[in-house]
Amino acid sequence: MVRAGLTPARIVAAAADLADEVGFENVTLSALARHFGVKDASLYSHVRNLDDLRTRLALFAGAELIDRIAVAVAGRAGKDALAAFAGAYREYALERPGRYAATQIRMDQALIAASPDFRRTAEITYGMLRAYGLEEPDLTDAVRLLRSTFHGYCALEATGGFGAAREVQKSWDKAVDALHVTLENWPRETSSEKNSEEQSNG
Amino acid sequence: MVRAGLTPARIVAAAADLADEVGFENVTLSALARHFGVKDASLYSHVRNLDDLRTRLALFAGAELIDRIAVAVAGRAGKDALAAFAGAYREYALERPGRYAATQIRMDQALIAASPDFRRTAEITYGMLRAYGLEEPDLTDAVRLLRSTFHGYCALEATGGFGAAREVQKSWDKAVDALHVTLENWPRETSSEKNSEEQSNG
DNA sequence: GTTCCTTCCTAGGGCCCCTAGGAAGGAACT
DNA sequence: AGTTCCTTCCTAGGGGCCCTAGGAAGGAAC
Repeated sequence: MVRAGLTPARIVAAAADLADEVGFENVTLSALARHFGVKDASLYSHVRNLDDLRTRLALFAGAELIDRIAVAVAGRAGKDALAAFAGAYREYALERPGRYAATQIRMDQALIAASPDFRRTAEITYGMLRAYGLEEPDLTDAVRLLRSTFHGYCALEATGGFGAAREVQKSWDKAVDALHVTLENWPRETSSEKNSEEQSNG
Repeated sequence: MVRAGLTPARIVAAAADLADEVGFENVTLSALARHFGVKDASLYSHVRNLDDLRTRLALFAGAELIDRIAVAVAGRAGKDALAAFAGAYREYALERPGRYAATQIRMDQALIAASPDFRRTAEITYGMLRAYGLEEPDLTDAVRLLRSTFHGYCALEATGGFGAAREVQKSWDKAVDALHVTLENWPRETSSEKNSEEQSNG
């Protein structure tokens, strides 16, 4: 019996490629087993179950995404950094749709807190906003707005939600422009509105 | 043999409730058949297949959502209308998560073009923006930005994406404020940037 | 060469989607 | 009332997927 040489890492990598091909929700242990020339049951020595695989894939893709973003924003500030962040984000979502979808699953909060990649993501995001001079809780609100807009745009684009003839790239550029303007004219929290519980990541 | 009295409408309604309970992607023909005390195969007289059911559910939920929004924005304009639109949108997503998820599936473009509900949605959305005095292609860009932000926020909230202690409601209110400011200070298209192909829905 | 852990296997159960073909309900017509 | 015919629901069955239990073969350490 010749061994397939499976490892969790190889399985996750294959799952990532498969996800980009057929969509995240269609990634199946059966399909991966076929890909490796192995029976379904064999995968369970390396991965607990489908949910475990998905979580690993999410962490893998999340790390890839923040790596790209980190490279893009390095050495930039203000609007430049914002545009670079946005561009890297959307490019990843477009190039690697299955991986991107993986990054959006619900995940155990403890697992998120423990992940250095999530910490890095928060640091880079908050760092990028430093130029706009916001303070908590506005900072968290701004991060949430950025994440929402970026993710929403990519999600709608991915499902074919933009029907109009207007080029999607141009609308994106304009959205990034608009977000920059928004951050510069941020409607700041008056001290009376402030919330006692603040801070941390978005 | 006593008849169950199935109709496509009853099945879709049950599917909608089930979706809110167990999540859109976990809505299953088997589960619906059990709910009606009927065999799986019986449903296929009323619904072509699972994909067909999902499409019907999407149309059903989309109509519900735009109804709510229409009521909310009626008689309002400007920031008032924006806030009402946003509130109705998010409330639907929170109250009816399965139905809301259904509205986000990829759908046949021809089906969308033929649907009066989609037309209505476009009319109400563009109508709401009238107060900001934008023209194409800025109008389409603005609609896309709004949709992205609203959807992205609801999607992130639904998957537990907001980890910080900051209240999600307050961040939402602030996001709506920020969008209002953005629309008022929209970075308008110079005529040289304009795109020949414009218009229609977002 | 033996021991022992790991990797992969066979076997099998459960849930799901879907099709083919048949029987019963029930409306419309004679 | 009886017949006709469409619709609704059924049984039977195939295929795909997830997952578990238990066993056999690879291969490293002794």
